[in-house]
Amino acid sequence: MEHLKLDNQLCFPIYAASRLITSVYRPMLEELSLTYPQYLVLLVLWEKESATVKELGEKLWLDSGTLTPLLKRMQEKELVLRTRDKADERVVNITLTEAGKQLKNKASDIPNQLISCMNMEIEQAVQLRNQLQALLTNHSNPI
Amino acid sequence: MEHLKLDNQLCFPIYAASRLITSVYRPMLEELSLTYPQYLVLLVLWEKESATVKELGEKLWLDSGTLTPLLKRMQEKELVLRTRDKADERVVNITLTEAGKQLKNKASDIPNQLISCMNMEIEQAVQLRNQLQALLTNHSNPI
DNA sequence: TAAAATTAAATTGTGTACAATATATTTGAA
DNA sequence: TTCAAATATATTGTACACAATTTAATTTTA
Repeated sequence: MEHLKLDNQLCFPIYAASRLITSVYRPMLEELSLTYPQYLVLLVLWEKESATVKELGEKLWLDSGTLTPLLKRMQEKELVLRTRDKADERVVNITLTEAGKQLKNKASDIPNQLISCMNMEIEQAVQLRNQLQALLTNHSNPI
Repeated sequence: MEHLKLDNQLCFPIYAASRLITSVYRPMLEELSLTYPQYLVLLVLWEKESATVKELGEKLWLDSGTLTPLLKRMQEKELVLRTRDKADERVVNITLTEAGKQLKNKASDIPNQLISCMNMEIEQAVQLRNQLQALLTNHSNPI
């Protein structure tokens, strides 16, 4: 039963680290009136300008049950527009408003702030990221 | 702005890995009618037999706003008892019921199933865990 | 081409997370 | 000793996550 000890688990540190990181982000993102998942949506849109709900879901591994209400809240804050695709009415296109685009400037220092809060060497962070990305691609039960 | 690219982030893989892992646990835990956080509570209690809400919160980094309703659900499922401490009425002691103790046998193979689902070498998993534990202890903004 | 299958979002319901606040109890200092 | 501060838990409110189902539109196929 040694494997059932909390300290021996790999999964608990991942779960704890994930919540730690969003808690470190929270005060920074609060200044932009954003939650961490909303910030992730903006990271995608700052690269792509426009994306469908499906595309956002594939990049962030979130389903419409999570994204639909989240995107509605972002629309209420006038960060994005949600428009049905003319060519395929099933699809909803998410595009940045001017305010949504401008927020990128305000957010530009967040990654550096994060790194310094975590007290991590860059090489260590890169190595950890690579291991996690391996974990994400290797598991035999894709979501 | 290179740091604002999703692929360059450390935090997104941690967030994604955390959700991936709970999604791998979910079908296994569903057979025990448990959620992942409920399973974590049992991991603590299988080691300690009894703990206060505060102790559970310290081990799992969760507050009473999360734990109180979670523990009430576990009590409804008759896995734990919640009893006010006689010596200090502020404290609530959480103890395992017989059913809660017995569940440990049913859960004994879950860690192995998990590892095999993740397609990871043990050494790799240990290294990743150590890096995450370093991250958890090193950050300068403790929760 | 009309019905069946597929697809994309939305909806519903349950269970975390967590900030902020409230309540009740205990401790400690004047 | 008494009242203010501290402590432990509970409550309230907001926002994810995600399974399961529904709705509407498109594509496939008989």
